[in-house]
Amino acid sequence: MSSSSVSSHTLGATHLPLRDVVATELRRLILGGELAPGERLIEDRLAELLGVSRNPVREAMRVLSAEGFIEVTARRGAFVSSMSAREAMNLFDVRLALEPLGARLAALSAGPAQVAELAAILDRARLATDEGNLDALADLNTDFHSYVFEIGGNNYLAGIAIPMVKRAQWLFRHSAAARAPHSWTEHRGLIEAIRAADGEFAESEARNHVLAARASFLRSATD
Amino acid sequence: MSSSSVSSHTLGATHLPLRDVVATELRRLILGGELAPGERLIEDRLAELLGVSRNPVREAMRVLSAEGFIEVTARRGAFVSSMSAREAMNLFDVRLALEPLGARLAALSAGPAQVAELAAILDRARLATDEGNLDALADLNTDFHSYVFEIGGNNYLAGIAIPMVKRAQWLFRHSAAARAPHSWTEHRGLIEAIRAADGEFAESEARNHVLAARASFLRSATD
DNA sequence: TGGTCGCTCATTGTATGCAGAGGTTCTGCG
DNA sequence: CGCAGAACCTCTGCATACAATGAGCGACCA
Repeated sequence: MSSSSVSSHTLGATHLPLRDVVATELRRLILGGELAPGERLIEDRLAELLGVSRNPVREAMRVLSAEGFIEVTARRGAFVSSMSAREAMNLFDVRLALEPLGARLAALSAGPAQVAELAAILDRARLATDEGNLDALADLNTDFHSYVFEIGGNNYLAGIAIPMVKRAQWLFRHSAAARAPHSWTEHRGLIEAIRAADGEFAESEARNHVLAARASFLRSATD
Repeated sequence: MSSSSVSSHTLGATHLPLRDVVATELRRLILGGELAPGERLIEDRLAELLGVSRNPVREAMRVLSAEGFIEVTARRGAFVSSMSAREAMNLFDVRLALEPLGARLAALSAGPAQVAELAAILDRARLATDEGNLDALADLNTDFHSYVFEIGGNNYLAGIAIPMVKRAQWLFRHSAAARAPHSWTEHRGLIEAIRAADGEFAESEARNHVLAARASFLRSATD
């Protein structure tokens, strides 16, 4: 590649390793729907698209694969994961196990600053809801749940759960319009539980939230 | 590299992608203690050690990093993860959330063949216990738990939980001698619950098993 | 003597090149 | 008209080469 000009102006200029930039960008493209489920990912194309060589792209693909965003078959290429109804239910089962745990841990270790940050995310989400900005809403939903896991202080859990939340965002986009108001009411309940440092309550709020999201998904899936 | 003889006879000969072979081998080296926690991983050295180029090593390292076996800091290298007591507790918290779920799913979908396979693993483990073969015992323990997750049929869960189980194996090695008999009694209970297709019972057996393992870990950690 | 600057080397980051697997298409034969 | 097979062509897998950063060390100056 005539890299000197191109790469330095696109991605290579930053000091983050290109693999990380590429991974972030690929996640964005997948979550935003610009890369559709089932679509094949060709290393050359992605490399050219992003202005880098195939190597960072390949490394990013290993990460995305481990996170479940893409599926790689040896010598046959990589494809954007498509979530069947069954796989969506699988995801909800895991969320039902992990979100209550995350909520409980967050309730036990959150300080006022963390609670305020959660409330701030909720405010922004309300704004986005009013504006009908579904993309921002999906991102904020992801931010909220990710932040709950971060607050909890269990890094191992956060490492697993944050990609899970991002993966769930893909589903959220499809039922966000109908669910947004309920969803954020539930979030407020969770914040209160965390503010009160009530682990049991936070756990059950998170559980109910996921159950509601699953019910909503089932409804929209059968529509 | 004087690869011609070495690589073709060691790793390159197989039809599995080298990145997978390397990842498997690195996991084995870490779990077996040949790569100690905190030890730095230098791409060149590993590549030479395994008779491959740096590229498959780098890709394998991204996977291991996502699985939590190593920690990578940009431009500063990769290190074998060390599990502090705190991190071990984090891991147990996640196991407490996921193992009961996996056990319940396994109970709901296991057939006679799967139950027999679990029993067979348990038999081999009893043998290994009698022989005092702790390495084999650790592997069998990992196999048992991994297989439970596989039986459950939730691929997303299995993808998360199996690396988790492998990571827990690292801990198991340190308290295996003391715990082995209890552990396998508990496993038998879990098999019975799965055979009986009793989800609730399987869930509580798995939960008790993890609680016992955690208690054992705490005891050995304070000794 | 202690600290800081700069050099050097070890190592990571990125690009490019080449070989082989897999898919596809076109052709020839039944 | 359909199918088998062979040539082609695209893409992945792996290796090598080059660039650039960071760590360690020594010299020089205060």
